[in-house]
Amino acid sequence: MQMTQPDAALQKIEKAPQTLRDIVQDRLREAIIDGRFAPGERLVERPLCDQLGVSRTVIRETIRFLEAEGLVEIIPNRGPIVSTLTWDQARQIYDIRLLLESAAAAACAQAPHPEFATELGQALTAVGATMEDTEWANLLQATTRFYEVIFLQAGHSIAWDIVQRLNGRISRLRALTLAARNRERSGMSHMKAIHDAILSGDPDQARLAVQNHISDAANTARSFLENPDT
Amino acid sequence: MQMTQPDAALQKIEKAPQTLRDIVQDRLREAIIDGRFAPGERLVERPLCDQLGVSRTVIRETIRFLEAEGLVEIIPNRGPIVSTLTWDQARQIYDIRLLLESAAAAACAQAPHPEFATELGQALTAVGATMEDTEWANLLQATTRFYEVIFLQAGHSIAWDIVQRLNGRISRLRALTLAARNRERSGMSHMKAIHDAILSGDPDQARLAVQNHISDAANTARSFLENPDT
DNA sequence: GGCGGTAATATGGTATACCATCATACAATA
DNA sequence: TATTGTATGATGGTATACCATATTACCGCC
Repeated sequence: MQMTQPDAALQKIEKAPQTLRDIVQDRLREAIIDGRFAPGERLVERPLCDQLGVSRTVIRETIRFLEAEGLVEIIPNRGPIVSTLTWDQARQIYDIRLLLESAAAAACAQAPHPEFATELGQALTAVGATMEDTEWANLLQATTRFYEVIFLQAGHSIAWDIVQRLNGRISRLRALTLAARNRERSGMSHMKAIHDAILSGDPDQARLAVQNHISDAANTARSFLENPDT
Repeated sequence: MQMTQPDAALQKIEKAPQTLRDIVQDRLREAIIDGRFAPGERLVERPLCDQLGVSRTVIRETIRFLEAEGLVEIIPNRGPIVSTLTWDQARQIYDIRLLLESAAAAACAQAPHPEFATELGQALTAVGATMEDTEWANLLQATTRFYEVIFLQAGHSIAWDIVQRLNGRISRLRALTLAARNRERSGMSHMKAIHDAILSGDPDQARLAVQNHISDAANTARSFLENPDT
Protein backbone atom coordinates (compact mmCIF):
# COMPACT_ATOMS: atom_id res chain seq x y z
CA MET A 1 0.00 0.00 0.00
CA GLN A 2 2.32 2.69 -1.20
CA MET A 3 0.74 6.07 -1.19
CA THR A 4 3.49 8.00 -2.87
CA GLN A 5 2.42 6.55 -6.17
CA PRO A 6 -1.22 7.34 -6.94
CA ASP A 7 -3.33 4.32 -7.68
CA ALA A 8 -5.22 4.67 -10.92
CA ALA A 9 -8.16 2.65 -9.66
CA LEU A 10 -9.62 4.92 -7.02
CA GLN A 11 -8.22 8.31 -7.65
CA LYS A 12 -10.30 11.11 -6.35
CA ILE A 13 -13.82 11.12 -5.08
CA GLU A 14 -15.64 13.52 -7.34
CA LYS A 15 -19.25 13.00 -6.59
CA ALA A 16 -20.45 16.60 -6.61
CA PRO A 17 -23.27 16.00 -4.16
CA GLN A 18 -26.34 17.36 -5.84
CA THR A 19 -28.24 19.68 -3.61
CA LEU A 20 -31.98 20.19 -3.76
CA ARG A 21 -31.40 23.59 -5.29
CA ASP A 22 -29.45 22.10 -8.18
CA ILE A 23 -32.23 19.67 -8.93
CA VAL A 24 -34.97 22.25 -8.72
CA GLN A 25 -32.90 24.64 -10.77
CA ASP A 26 -32.54 22.16 -13.59
CA ARG A 27 -36.17 21.16 -13.43
CA LEU A 28 -37.51 24.66 -13.46
CA ARG A 29 -35.18 25.75 -16.20
CA GLU A 30 -36.15 22.76 -18.28
CA ALA A 31 -39.81 23.43 -17.66
CA ILE A 32 -39.49 27.00 -18.84
CA ILE A 33 -37.35 26.10 -21.84
CA ASP A 34 -39.74 23.34 -22.79
CA GLY A 35 -42.47 25.91 -22.79
CA ARG A 36 -44.53 24.46 -19.97
CA PHE A 37 -45.06 28.01 -18.79
CA ALA A 38 -46.34 30.71 -21.09
CA PRO A 39 -44.19 33.83 -21.50
CA GLY A 40 -45.34 36.45 -19.07
CA GLU A 41 -46.98 33.86 -16.86
CA ARG A 42 -46.54 34.45 -13.17
CA LEU A 43 -44.46 31.98 -11.24
CA VAL A 44 -46.23 31.97 -7.92
CA GLU A 45 -43.86 30.61 -5.35
CA ARG A 46 -46.07 28.65 -2.98
CA PRO A 47 -47.78 26.55 -5.63
CA LEU A 48 -44.38 25.74 -7.07
CA CYS A 49 -43.27 24.61 -3.63
CA ASP A 50 -46.20 22.24 -3.34
CA GLN A 51 -45.65 20.97 -6.84
CA LEU A 52 -41.97 20.26 -6.35
CA GLY A 53 -42.18 19.33 -2.70
CA VAL A 54 -39.58 21.80 -1.48
CA SER A 55 -39.57 24.91 0.61
CA ARG A 56 -39.88 28.45 -0.63
CA THR A 57 -36.23 29.04 0.20
CA VAL A 58 -35.18 26.62 -2.49
CA ILE A 59 -37.64 27.95 -5.02
CA ARG A 60 -36.66 31.53 -4.39
CA GLU A 61 -32.94 30.90 -4.65
CA THR A 62 -33.58 29.03 -7.87
CA ILE A 63 -35.58 31.91 -9.24
CA ARG A 64 -32.78 34.33 -8.42
CA PHE A 65 -30.46 32.22 -10.54
CA LEU A 66 -32.88 31.95 -13.42
CA GLU A 67 -33.42 35.68 -13.19
CA ALA A 68 -29.73 36.24 -13.76
CA GLU A 69 -29.93 33.85 -16.69
CA GLY A 70 -32.65 36.00 -18.18
CA LEU A 71 -35.27 33.28 -18.13
CA VAL A 72 -37.47 34.98 -15.57
CA GLU A 73 -37.99 38.59 -14.64
CA ILE A 74 -38.86 39.95 -11.24
CA ILE A 75 -41.52 42.56 -10.82
CA PRO A 76 -40.84 44.10 -7.42
CA ASN A 77 -43.47 43.26 -4.85
CA ARG A 78 -45.29 41.36 -7.54
CA GLY A 79 -43.06 38.39 -8.06
CA PRO A 80 -41.38 36.52 -10.87
CA ILE A 81 -42.78 36.00 -14.34
CA VAL A 82 -41.48 34.02 -17.28
CA SER A 83 -39.53 36.38 -19.50
CA THR A 84 -41.17 37.61 -22.62
CA LEU A 85 -39.29 38.07 -25.84
CA THR A 86 -39.66 40.84 -28.38
CA TRP A 87 -38.46 40.46 -31.91
CA ASP A 88 -35.86 43.12 -31.26
CA GLN A 89 -34.39 41.06 -28.45
CA ALA A 90 -34.50 37.92 -30.54
CA ARG A 91 -32.76 39.69 -33.38
CA GLN A 92 -30.00 40.80 -31.04
CA ILE A 93 -29.59 37.28 -29.76
CA TYR A 94 -29.28 35.85 -33.24
CA ASP A 95 -26.75 38.55 -34.05
CA ILE A 96 -24.62 37.64 -31.07
CA ARG A 97 -24.85 33.96 -31.85
CA LEU A 98 -23.71 34.74 -35.36
CA LEU A 99 -20.60 36.44 -34.04
CA LEU A 100 -19.71 33.80 -31.48
CA GLU A 101 -20.51 30.76 -33.56
CA SER A 102 -18.73 31.93 -36.66
CA ALA A 103 -15.69 32.78 -34.58
CA ALA A 104 -15.68 29.32 -33.06
CA ALA A 105 -16.15 27.61 -36.41
CA ALA A 106 -13.37 29.66 -37.93
CA ALA A 107 -11.06 28.82 -35.07
CA CYS A 108 -11.74 25.13 -35.59
CA ALA A 109 -11.10 25.42 -39.28
CA GLN A 110 -7.74 27.00 -38.67
CA ALA A 111 -6.47 24.33 -36.32
CA PRO A 112 -7.64 20.97 -37.63
CA HIS A 113 -7.41 18.00 -35.35
CA PRO A 114 -7.94 14.40 -36.48
CA GLU A 115 -10.03 13.09 -33.61
CA PHE A 116 -12.06 16.27 -33.70
CA ALA A 117 -13.02 15.48 -37.28
CA THR A 118 -14.54 12.15 -36.30
CA GLU A 119 -16.30 13.75 -33.34
CA LEU A 120 -17.84 16.45 -35.47
CA GLY A 121 -18.84 13.85 -38.03
CA GLN A 122 -20.57 11.81 -35.36
CA ALA A 123 -22.41 14.88 -34.12
CA LEU A 124 -23.59 15.63 -37.62
CA THR A 125 -24.71 12.05 -38.13
CA ALA A 126 -26.63 12.23 -34.89
CA VAL A 127 -28.46 15.28 -36.16
CA GLY A 128 -29.39 13.42 -39.31
CA ALA A 129 -30.62 10.49 -37.27
CA THR A 130 -33.04 12.66 -35.30
CA MET A 131 -34.34 14.28 -38.42
CA GLU A 132 -37.21 11.84 -38.81
CA ASP A 133 -37.71 11.58 -35.09
CA THR A 134 -41.10 12.51 -33.79
CA GLU A 135 -39.62 14.03 -30.69
CA TRP A 136 -38.36 17.45 -31.58
CA ALA A 137 -36.46 17.67 -28.32
CA ASN A 138 -34.01 15.11 -29.68
CA LEU A 139 -33.31 17.17 -32.74
CA LEU A 140 -32.73 20.20 -30.59
CA GLN A 141 -30.36 18.26 -28.40
CA ALA A 142 -28.42 16.90 -31.35
CA THR A 143 -28.12 20.35 -32.86
CA THR A 144 -26.89 21.69 -29.56
CA ARG A 145 -24.32 18.92 -29.38
CA PHE A 146 -23.07 19.74 -32.86
CA TYR A 147 -22.26 23.28 -31.85
CA GLU A 148 -20.90 22.21 -28.51
CA VAL A 149 -18.27 20.11 -30.26
CA ILE A 150 -17.24 23.12 -32.29
CA PHE A 151 -17.06 25.53 -29.36
CA LEU A 152 -15.13 23.20 -27.12
CA GLN A 153 -12.68 22.26 -29.83
CA ALA A 154 -12.11 25.96 -30.43
CA GLY A 155 -11.42 26.39 -26.73
CA HIS A 156 -14.27 28.87 -26.48
CA SER A 157 -15.94 27.49 -23.38
CA ILE A 158 -17.07 30.86 -22.08
CA ALA A 159 -18.59 31.78 -25.39
CA TRP A 160 -20.36 28.45 -25.32
CA ASP A 161 -21.81 29.25 -21.94
CA ILE A 162 -23.11 32.52 -23.29
CA VAL A 163 -24.62 30.88 -26.35
CA GLN A 164 -26.34 28.28 -24.25
CA ARG A 165 -27.81 30.93 -22.03
CA LEU A 166 -28.99 32.93 -25.01
CA ASN A 167 -30.49 29.81 -26.53
CA GLY A 168 -32.51 29.34 -23.37
CA ARG A 169 -34.06 32.73 -23.90
CA ILE A 170 -35.10 31.95 -27.46
CA SER A 171 -36.08 28.37 -26.75
CA ARG A 172 -39.65 29.00 -27.76
CA LEU A 173 -38.49 30.25 -31.11
CA ARG A 174 -36.14 27.34 -31.56
CA ALA A 175 -38.93 24.90 -30.93
CA LEU A 176 -41.15 26.69 -33.40
CA THR A 177 -38.52 26.88 -36.09
CA LEU A 178 -37.65 23.23 -35.66
CA ALA A 179 -41.32 22.34 -35.80
CA ALA A 180 -41.42 23.97 -39.18
CA ARG A 181 -40.82 20.71 -40.96
CA ASN A 182 -39.45 22.21 -44.11
CA ARG A 183 -36.65 23.86 -42.22
CA GLU A 184 -35.26 20.67 -40.83
CA ARG A 185 -33.70 19.64 -44.07
CA SER A 186 -32.30 23.08 -44.73
CA GLY A 187 -30.91 23.18 -41.22
CA MET A 188 -29.27 19.85 -41.84
CA SER A 189 -27.74 20.98 -45.10
CA HIS A 190 -26.43 24.09 -43.41
CA MET A 191 -24.80 22.06 -40.71
CA LYS A 192 -23.27 19.79 -43.28
CA ALA A 193 -21.83 22.84 -44.99
CA ILE A 194 -20.37 24.00 -41.70
CA HIS A 195 -18.92 20.57 -41.10
CA ASP A 196 -17.35 20.40 -44.54
CA ALA A 197 -15.93 23.89 -44.38
CA ILE A 198 -14.29 23.25 -41.03
CA LEU A 199 -12.80 19.95 -42.08
CA SER A 200 -11.47 21.42 -45.29
CA GLY A 201 -9.71 24.02 -43.17
CA ASP A 202 -11.41 27.02 -44.72
CA PRO A 203 -12.23 29.58 -42.02
CA ASP A 204 -13.97 32.04 -44.31
CA GLN A 205 -16.16 29.37 -45.76
CA ALA A 206 -16.97 28.17 -42.25
CA ARG A 207 -18.01 31.66 -41.24
CA LEU A 208 -20.21 31.90 -44.28
CA ALA A 209 -21.85 28.57 -43.60
CA VAL A 210 -22.62 29.54 -40.03
CA GLN A 211 -24.02 32.81 -41.23
CA ASN A 212 -26.34 30.99 -43.62
CA HIS A 213 -27.51 28.68 -40.89
CA ILE A 214 -28.28 31.41 -38.42
CA SER A 215 -29.83 33.90 -40.78
CA ASP A 216 -32.09 31.16 -42.04
CA ALA A 217 -33.15 30.36 -38.51
CA ALA A 218 -33.58 34.03 -37.67
CA ASN A 219 -35.79 34.59 -40.66
CA THR A 220 -38.02 31.70 -39.74
CA ALA A 221 -38.17 32.97 -36.20
CA ARG A 222 -39.09 36.45 -37.28
CA SER A 223 -42.05 35.28 -39.27
CA PHE A 224 -43.31 33.62 -36.11
CA LEU A 225 -42.76 36.58 -33.85
CA GLU A 226 -44.19 39.16 -36.19
CA ASN A 227 -47.30 37.17 -36.95
CA PRO A 228 -48.99 37.28 -33.56
CA ASP A 229 -50.18 33.71 -33.42
CA THR A 230 -48.64 31.85 -30.50
CA MET B 1 -61.01 67.09 -12.67
CA GLN B 2 -61.01 65.56 -16.09
CA MET B 3 -59.35 62.22 -16.23
CA THR B 4 -59.59 61.62 -19.92
CA GLN B 5 -56.74 63.99 -20.52
CA PRO B 6 -53.57 62.88 -18.76
CA ASP B 7 -52.00 65.56 -16.66
CA ALA B 8 -48.33 66.02 -17.44
CA ALA B 9 -47.47 66.86 -13.86
CA LEU B 10 -48.07 63.58 -12.12
CA GLN B 11 -48.05 60.99 -14.80
CA LYS B 12 -47.14 57.53 -13.68
CA ILE B 13 -45.65 56.36 -10.46
CA GLU B 14 -42.51 54.52 -11.43
CA LYS B 15 -40.62 54.16 -8.25
CA ALA B 16 -39.37 50.60 -8.57
CA PRO B 17 -39.30 49.99 -4.84
CA GLN B 18 -35.81 48.85 -4.03
CA THR B 19 -35.79 45.73 -1.99
CA LEU B 20 -33.11 44.79 0.48
CA ARG B 21 -31.88 42.15 -1.90
CA ASP B 22 -31.28 44.71 -4.63
CA ILE B 23 -29.22 46.84 -2.31
CA VAL B 24 -27.17 43.97 -0.97
CA GLN B 25 -26.70 42.64 -4.48
CA ASP B 26 -25.23 45.91 -5.67
CA ARG B 27 -23.07 46.28 -2.60
CA LEU B 28 -21.65 42.80 -2.73
CA ARG B 29 -21.03 42.97 -6.46
CA GLU B 30 -19.30 46.27 -6.05
CA ALA B 31 -17.21 44.92 -3.22
CA ILE B 32 -16.06 41.98 -5.28
CA ILE B 33 -15.41 44.05 -8.38
CA ASP B 34 -13.51 46.62 -6.35
CA GLY B 35 -11.33 43.79 -5.15
CA ARG B 36 -12.23 43.99 -1.49
CA PHE B 37 -12.23 40.21 -1.50
CA ALA B 38 -9.33 38.20 -2.80
CA PRO B 39 -10.02 35.71 -5.61
CA GLY B 40 -10.67 32.32 -4.11
CA GLU B 41 -11.56 33.83 -0.75
CA ARG B 42 -14.47 32.22 0.96
CA LEU B 43 -17.62 34.23 1.42
CA VAL B 44 -18.88 32.94 4.71
CA GLU B 45 -22.53 33.78 4.99
CA ARG B 46 -23.07 34.56 8.62
CA PRO B 47 -20.27 37.11 8.94
CA LEU B 48 -21.59 38.82 5.82
CA CYS B 49 -25.01 38.96 7.47
CA ASP B 50 -23.60 40.67 10.53
CA GLN B 51 -21.58 43.03 8.42
CA LEU B 52 -24.50 44.09 6.24
CA GLY B 53 -27.15 43.78 8.88
CA VAL B 54 -29.44 41.48 6.93
CA SER B 55 -30.54 37.91 7.23
CA ARG B 56 -28.95 34.93 5.60
CA THR B 57 -31.89 34.64 3.24
CA VAL B 58 -30.96 37.90 1.61
CA ILE B 59 -27.28 37.07 1.46
CA ARG B 60 -27.90 33.65 0.01
CA GLU B 61 -30.27 34.85 -2.68
CA THR B 62 -27.76 37.52 -3.58
CA ILE B 63 -25.01 34.95 -3.84
CA ARG B 64 -27.13 32.82 -6.16
CA PHE B 65 -27.44 35.80 -8.47
CA LEU B 66 -23.76 36.60 -8.38
CA GLU B 67 -23.02 32.96 -9.02
CA ALA B 68 -25.00 33.12 -12.24
CA GLU B 69 -23.06 36.26 -13.12
CA GLY B 70 -19.84 34.32 -12.71
CA LEU B 71 -18.51 36.48 -9.92
CA VAL B 72 -18.68 33.76 -7.29
CA GLU B 73 -18.49 30.00 -7.48
CA ILE B 74 -20.21 27.55 -5.21
CA ILE B 75 -18.37 24.58 -3.84
CA PRO B 76 -21.09 22.14 -2.80
CA ASN B 77 -21.33 21.75 0.95
CA ARG B 78 -18.47 24.14 1.28
CA GLY B 79 -19.97 27.41 0.28
CA PRO B 80 -19.27 30.29 -2.06
CA ILE B 81 -15.89 31.67 -2.99
CA VAL B 82 -14.88 34.61 -5.09
CA SER B 83 -14.25 33.38 -8.61
CA THR B 84 -10.69 32.94 -9.70
CA LEU B 85 -9.54 33.77 -13.17
CA THR B 86 -7.04 31.93 -15.31
CA TRP B 87 -5.32 33.55 -18.20
CA ASP B 88 -7.14 31.23 -20.55
CA GLN B 89 -10.47 32.50 -19.26
CA ALA B 90 -9.32 36.09 -19.46
CA ARG B 91 -8.15 35.54 -23.01
CA GLN B 92 -11.56 34.17 -23.97
CA ILE B 93 -13.26 37.13 -22.37
CA TYR B 94 -11.12 39.60 -24.26
CA ASP B 95 -11.83 37.70 -27.46
CA ILE B 96 -15.57 37.92 -26.90
CA ARG B 97 -15.37 41.58 -26.05
CA LEU B 98 -13.47 42.12 -29.26
CA LEU B 99 -16.27 40.53 -31.27
CA LEU B 100 -19.10 42.34 -29.53
CA GLU B 101 -17.47 45.74 -29.26
CA SER B 102 -16.25 45.86 -32.80
CA ALA B 103 -19.68 44.84 -34.04
CA ALA B 104 -21.30 47.61 -32.02
CA ALA B 105 -18.79 50.20 -33.17
CA ALA B 106 -19.24 49.14 -36.77
CA ALA B 107 -23.00 49.36 -36.45
CA CYS B 108 -22.69 52.89 -35.11
CA ALA B 109 -20.37 53.88 -37.90
CA GLN B 110 -22.85 52.69 -40.49
CA ALA B 111 -25.79 54.64 -39.15
CA PRO B 112 -24.52 58.06 -38.06
CA HIS B 113 -26.78 60.14 -35.89
CA PRO B 114 -26.11 63.81 -35.06
CA GLU B 115 -26.99 63.82 -31.39
CA PHE B 116 -25.13 60.59 -30.94
CA ALA B 117 -21.98 62.31 -32.18
CA THR B 118 -22.14 64.89 -29.43
CA GLU B 119 -22.90 62.24 -26.85
CA LEU B 120 -19.92 60.15 -27.86
CA GLY B 121 -17.77 63.24 -27.88
CA GLN B 122 -18.84 64.07 -24.35
CA ALA B 123 -18.08 60.54 -23.21
CA LEU B 124 -14.62 60.77 -24.72
CA THR B 125 -14.01 64.11 -23.09
CA ALA B 126 -15.07 62.66 -19.79
CA VAL B 127 -12.49 59.93 -20.18
CA GLY B 128 -9.83 62.52 -20.83
CA ALA B 129 -10.91 64.47 -17.77
CA THR B 130 -10.43 61.47 -15.50
CA MET B 131 -7.03 60.73 -16.97
CA GLU B 132 -5.18 62.69 -14.32
CA ASP B 133 -7.59 61.74 -11.62
CA THR B 134 -6.14 59.96 -8.64
CA GLU B 135 -9.18 57.79 -8.30
CA TRP B 136 -8.89 55.03 -10.84
CA ALA B 137 -12.52 54.06 -10.33
CA ASN B 138 -13.52 57.26 -12.11
CA LEU B 139 -11.47 56.39 -15.15
CA LEU B 140 -12.99 52.96 -15.23
CA GLN B 141 -16.45 54.42 -15.01
CA ALA B 142 -15.80 56.91 -17.78
CA THR B 143 -14.39 54.18 -20.01
CA THR B 144 -17.45 52.07 -19.33
CA ARG B 145 -19.68 54.99 -20.20
CA PHE B 146 -17.87 55.49 -23.49
CA TYR B 147 -18.65 51.96 -24.59
CA GLU B 148 -22.15 52.11 -23.22
CA VAL B 149 -22.92 55.00 -25.51
CA ILE B 150 -21.70 52.96 -28.46
CA PHE B 151 -23.61 49.81 -27.58
CA LEU B 152 -26.88 51.56 -26.88
CA GLN B 153 -26.65 53.65 -30.03
CA ALA B 154 -26.09 50.44 -31.97
CA GLY B 155 -29.19 48.98 -30.36
CA HIS B 156 -27.10 46.17 -28.90
CA SER B 157 -28.45 46.26 -25.38
CA ILE B 158 -28.16 42.53 -24.83
CA ALA B 159 -24.58 42.48 -26.03
CA TRP B 160 -23.92 45.34 -23.64
CA ASP B 161 -25.31 43.32 -20.77
CA ILE B 162 -22.98 40.50 -21.68
CA VAL B 163 -19.98 42.78 -21.92
CA GLN B 164 -20.73 44.33 -18.57
CA ARG B 165 -20.98 40.94 -16.98
CA LEU B 166 -17.72 39.83 -18.56
CA ASN B 167 -16.07 43.01 -17.40
CA GLY B 168 -17.08 42.18 -13.89
CA ARG B 169 -15.19 38.94 -14.13
CA ILE B 170 -12.01 40.64 -15.28
CA SER B 171 -12.37 43.63 -13.01
CA ARG B 172 -9.17 42.82 -11.21
CA LEU B 173 -7.30 42.88 -14.50
CA ARG B 174 -8.96 46.07 -15.58
CA ALA B 175 -7.90 47.76 -12.39
CA LEU B 176 -4.36 46.53 -12.83
CA THR B 177 -4.12 47.59 -16.44
CA LEU B 178 -5.51 51.00 -15.65
CA ALA B 179 -3.11 51.33 -12.79
CA ALA B 180 -0.32 50.85 -15.30
CA ARG B 181 0.08 54.54 -15.79
CA ASN B 182 1.67 54.31 -19.16
CA ARG B 183 -1.37 52.59 -20.59
CA GLU B 184 -3.74 55.38 -19.75
CA ARG B 185 -2.59 57.56 -22.52
CA SER B 186 -2.55 54.76 -25.06
CA GLY B 187 -6.03 53.78 -23.96
CA MET B 188 -7.15 57.32 -24.46
CA SER B 189 -5.65 57.51 -27.92
CA HIS B 190 -7.30 54.24 -28.83
CA MET B 191 -10.66 55.52 -27.73
CA LYS B 192 -10.12 58.69 -29.68
CA ALA B 193 -9.40 56.58 -32.74
CA ILE B 194 -12.62 54.66 -32.17
CA HIS B 195 -14.51 57.89 -31.77
CA ASP B 196 -13.08 59.36 -34.96
CA ALA B 197 -13.66 56.23 -37.01
CA ILE B 198 -17.28 56.01 -35.96
CA LEU B 199 -17.99 59.66 -36.64
CA SER B 200 -16.33 59.47 -40.02
CA GLY B 201 -18.68 56.62 -40.85
CA ASP B 202 -15.98 54.07 -41.49
CA PRO B 203 -17.04 50.68 -40.05
CA ASP B 204 -13.85 48.85 -40.95
CA GLN B 205 -11.69 51.52 -39.42
CA ALA B 206 -13.89 51.40 -36.31
CA ARG B 207 -13.42 47.67 -36.04
CA LEU B 208 -9.70 48.08 -36.36
CA ALA B 209 -9.58 50.78 -33.71
CA VAL B 210 -11.54 48.62 -31.27
CA GLN B 211 -9.24 45.73 -32.01
CA ASN B 212 -6.21 47.85 -31.20
CA HIS B 213 -7.76 49.01 -27.97
CA ILE B 214 -8.64 45.56 -26.77
CA SER B 215 -5.54 43.73 -27.86
CA ASP B 216 -3.49 46.36 -26.11
CA ALA B 217 -5.47 45.87 -22.92
CA ALA B 218 -5.28 42.10 -23.26
CA ASN B 219 -1.52 42.19 -23.65
CA THR B 220 -1.11 44.30 -20.55
CA ALA B 221 -3.42 41.98 -18.68
CA ARG B 222 -1.52 38.91 -19.77
CA SER B 223 1.74 40.21 -18.45
CA PHE B 224 0.06 40.60 -15.09
CA LEU B 225 -1.54 37.20 -15.06
CA GLU B 226 1.49 35.32 -16.27
CA ASN B 227 3.83 36.99 -13.82
CA PRO B 228 2.57 35.59 -10.55
CA ASP B 229 2.73 38.71 -8.48
CA THR B 230 -0.71 39.70 -7.28
C1' DG C 1 5.26 9.99 19.87
C1' DG C 2 2.38 8.89 16.04
C1' DC C 3 -1.97 7.12 14.65
C1' DG C 4 -6.79 6.44 14.76
C1' DG C 5 -11.12 7.49 16.46
C1' DT C 6 -14.51 10.40 18.54
C1' DA C 7 -16.31 14.73 19.92
C1' DA C 8 -16.93 19.52 19.01
C1' DT C 9 -17.33 23.28 15.98
C1' DA C 10 -18.11 25.73 11.86
C1' DT C 11 -20.93 26.40 8.11
C1' DG C 12 -23.92 25.45 4.38
C1' DG C 13 -28.76 23.42 3.28
C1' DT C 14 -33.60 23.53 4.20
C1' DA C 15 -37.90 24.58 6.29
C1' DT C 16 -41.00 27.61 8.49
C1' DA C 17 -42.94 31.59 10.57
C1' DC C 18 -44.02 36.35 10.31
C1' DC C 19 -44.52 40.79 8.18
C1' DA C 20 -45.43 44.18 4.25
C1' DT C 21 -47.77 45.29 0.29
C1' DC C 22 -50.80 45.14 -3.33
C1' DA C 23 -55.11 43.83 -5.40
C1' DT C 24 -59.75 42.79 -5.10
C1' DA C 25 -64.28 42.58 -3.43
C1' DC C 26 -67.84 44.16 -0.79
C1' DA C 27 -70.51 47.37 1.59
C1' DA C 28 -72.18 51.86 2.84
C1' DT C 29 -73.59 56.25 1.64
C1' DA C 30 -74.84 59.95 -1.28
C1' DT D 1 -76.45 53.52 -9.18
C1' DA D 2 -72.02 55.23 -8.76
C1' DT D 3 -68.30 56.19 -5.84
C1' DT D 4 -65.43 55.66 -2.13
C1' DG D 5 -63.73 53.59 1.90
C1' DT D 6 -62.59 49.49 4.25
C1' DA D 7 -61.69 44.83 5.01
C1' DT D 8 -59.83 40.65 3.46
C1' DG D 9 -57.02 37.65 0.91
C1' DA D 10 -53.15 36.51 -1.98
C1' DT D 11 -48.39 36.73 -2.37
C1' DG D 12 -43.77 38.42 -2.10
C1' DG D 13 -40.01 40.03 1.36
C1' DT D 14 -37.40 38.97 5.41
C1' DA D 15 -35.92 36.75 9.51
C1' DT D 16 -35.01 32.79 12.19
C1' DA D 17 -34.71 28.14 13.64
C1' DC D 18 -33.18 23.59 12.77
C1' DC D 19 -30.70 19.97 10.41
C1' DA D 20 -26.78 17.82 7.69
C1' DT D 21 -22.17 17.62 6.69
C1' DA D 22 -17.49 18.44 6.71
C1' DT D 23 -13.51 19.91 8.95
C1' DT D 24 -10.80 20.26 12.95
C1' DA D 25 -9.16 19.42 17.44
C1' DC D 26 -8.28 16.63 21.09
C1' DC D 27 -7.47 12.44 23.54
C1' DG D 28 -6.41 7.73 24.37
C1' DC D 29 -4.10 3.76 22.91
C1' DC D 30 -0.55 1.21 20.87
